[in-house]
Amino acid sequence: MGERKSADRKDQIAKVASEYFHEKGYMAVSMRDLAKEVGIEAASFYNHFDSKASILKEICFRMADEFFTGLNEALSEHNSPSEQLKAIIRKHIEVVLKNFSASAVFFREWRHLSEPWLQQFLELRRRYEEQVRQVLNRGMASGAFRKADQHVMVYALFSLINGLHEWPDVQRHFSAAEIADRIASLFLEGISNASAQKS
Amino acid sequence: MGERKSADRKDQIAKVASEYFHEKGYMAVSMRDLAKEVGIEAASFYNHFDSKASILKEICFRMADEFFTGLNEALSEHNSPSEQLKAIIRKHIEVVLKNFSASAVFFREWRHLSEPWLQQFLELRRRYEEQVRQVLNRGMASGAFRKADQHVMVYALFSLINGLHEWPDVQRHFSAAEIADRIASLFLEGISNASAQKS
DNA sequence: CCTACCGATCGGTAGG
DNA sequence: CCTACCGATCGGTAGG
Repeated sequence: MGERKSADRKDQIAKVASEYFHEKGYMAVSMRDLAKEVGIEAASFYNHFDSKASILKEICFRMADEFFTGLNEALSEHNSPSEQLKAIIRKHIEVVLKNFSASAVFFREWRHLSEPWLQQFLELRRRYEEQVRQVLNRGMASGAFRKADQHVMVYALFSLINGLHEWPDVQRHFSAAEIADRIASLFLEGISNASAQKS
Repeated sequence: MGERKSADRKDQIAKVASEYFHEKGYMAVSMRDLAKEVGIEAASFYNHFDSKASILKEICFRMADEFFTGLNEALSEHNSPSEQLKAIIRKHIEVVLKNFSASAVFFREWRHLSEPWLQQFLELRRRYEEQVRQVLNRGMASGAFRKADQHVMVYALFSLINGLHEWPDVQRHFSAAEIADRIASLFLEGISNASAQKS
């Protein structure tokens, strides 16, 4: 099957590109760099992708898909805001660690997306953010969460769960479940000792 | 004084470069882009900097200096681990917001530093990290902080305070003091309501 | 600080 | 999937 073979090659290119874009950054990687690693000539890429830009697009939108799948599962499998929040954190971190290079590219290199993909990408991020915000708002309304500025709350959460690829050796030291538990616990309860908390 | 004029021009270049590198990324900005904005020819840069790489070096190491100054002030002005921690967060966020573009370049573009600057930069980050880790360890030892994995604790903290430039419109919405207070409170106490905390 | 220029490399195309 | 090639642009230098 020619199509099957072609899809394999396309996946291989996407995988190699994820690793190179992660390591060196999108702009610092040339088609010839990728070609060498894949074992073909640079010109042959254009049988699989329209352009260098479309490789980046593929990586970013695949990851967006993964994140949304995780989010939807987290929301449908739980009801209370705090259970939903923990599940969101768990699913999100699983997706990050299972696709470490691609997710790093997703978080770091999306700025180099060409139009109209850039606008579409930003719209997806807004939608994801909005769904998480609603969980936090429901938690504040129900009294499960401390009342706080929702801006700070939601972006602090994103900083925590999107900053993982900057952690040195994160993949060697921890499983997804461990990190998720500890980050969820930190976000919910902080690092202060309860007995020492009221000064 | 020729030297005074030259230093002004050098600062102007560094400032313009910070903004461009922040907006487009180091690799996506050409010397000719910068030249146009500064109002000189590309070749004239080499009277002020040895290379494109040395502009990035200048930005990153200037920021490293700022962060260390803030850290040292925080440590010397306070004694208890939790007061030191709050001061570290406050100083760090002040530095980020006061040098928004340059700090974004510091956090995002350091990978493009050339040797030996890259190694030296990583060494500085290790030293900063180590000092923060010691504050957290002292706080755990004294009972001020909950006992937790120090890796998770320190990198979660860095994610929180280094992820600020990804927050949309952070500069428009908040003052440094507001953000610092809220992030410190979140990191120390979490978002759970104390009354709902023990399930 | 400018003009004039260098070799290298870029993303991409034509044609097979 | 390859060979052969394109125009554009890159960081940087020589010489004034």
